Amino acid sequence: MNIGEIAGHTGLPAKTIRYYEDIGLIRPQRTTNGYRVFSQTDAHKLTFLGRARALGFSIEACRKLLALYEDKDRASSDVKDLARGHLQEIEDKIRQLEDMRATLSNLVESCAGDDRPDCPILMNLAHPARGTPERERRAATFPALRSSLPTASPHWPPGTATAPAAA
Amino acid sequence: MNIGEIAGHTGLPAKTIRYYEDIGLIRPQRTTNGYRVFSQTDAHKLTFLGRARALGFSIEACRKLLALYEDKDRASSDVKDLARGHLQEIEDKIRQLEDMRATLSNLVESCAGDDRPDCPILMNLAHPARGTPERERRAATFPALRSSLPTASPHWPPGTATAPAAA
DNA sequence: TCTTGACCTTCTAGTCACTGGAACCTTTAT
DNA sequence: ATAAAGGTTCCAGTGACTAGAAGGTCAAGA
Repeated sequence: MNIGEIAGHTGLPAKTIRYYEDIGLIRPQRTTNGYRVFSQTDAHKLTFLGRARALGFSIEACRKLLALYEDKDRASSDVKDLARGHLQEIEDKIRQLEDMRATLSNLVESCAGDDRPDCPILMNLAHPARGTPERERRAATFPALRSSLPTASPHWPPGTATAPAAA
Repeated sequence: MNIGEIAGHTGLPAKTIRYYEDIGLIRPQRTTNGYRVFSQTDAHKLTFLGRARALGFSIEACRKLLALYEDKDRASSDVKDLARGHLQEIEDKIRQLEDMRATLSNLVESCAGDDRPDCPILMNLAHPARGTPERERRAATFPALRSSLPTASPHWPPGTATAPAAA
């Protein structure tokens, strides 16, 4: 199978598949003209990767998962631990987003949205816990925790980004 | 105020504040020795930015918000529209994460987690909608939508990344 | 006066997981 | 012969910072 055909089967863009080879997740053969040839095994691995990525696993987690998948002597507890850790990150992330939603939806509701300049949203941004009616103030939390979920920005809040690999 | 002092007051790292100047969000004065000097107004803007970022607004949204904040002739509807759009993105993102959580927690529960190799998690990754008991299969959805939430990975699913600025 | 240390400055390069595009080569169909 | 549709590599860019190097400045203490 050529890259285009495999891309069709797995739903992954050809560019992504080349990238996965680049970082060593797969090792397709080559024909004499330099084209990649994908075996059934490669196809399975790519499906596996697409699915794991869709569940939010990072590339590094996918690499471990793939190693476990190929290791017929694995312990299922190793897989479960990885998945549980990831589940925890997803749950943290959901909680953080729900906090944002609570605050933001209160603010949106309290804004007239007309052509006058008075705006509780801007008030609140300028002076958290002021410029907003008491009942809404309670919900205006300030999220700070962050997870290392691959789908999360590595950059909020500042000061918590994941460190680059040792130089 | 020097950058260190302002960093202490706003909770933003000095590096981040320099970065915000770099991209034109603030314009502190300079003393003769080249040090930045921050006014009360700068301090307010930085607080505003920190708060807006904590609510998940992207830097570009923050830029618009800040312009609105400074425009005493703004219409509150402009602010509300921005906030509502962002709220929608947060809600989409939450839904997506909840789908992941549902699938993943089913998988985690169905795995024995012992030292044997049999693992429904790996089974499911290899063959979505197989290798998992019927009742769990129903919950194993395959998330595909993505939002442009700044806290979201720009890279899932492949094929949907935000395009770079026109070259 | 000298030194120490805590600040401040700019600059480069790294993070994640791709994506766009250029320049070029190969295969297949017309 | 040619054109279209595939394939190849390589480079640069995305967001929002962050790490670290190399150096300048300032106040305090010996």
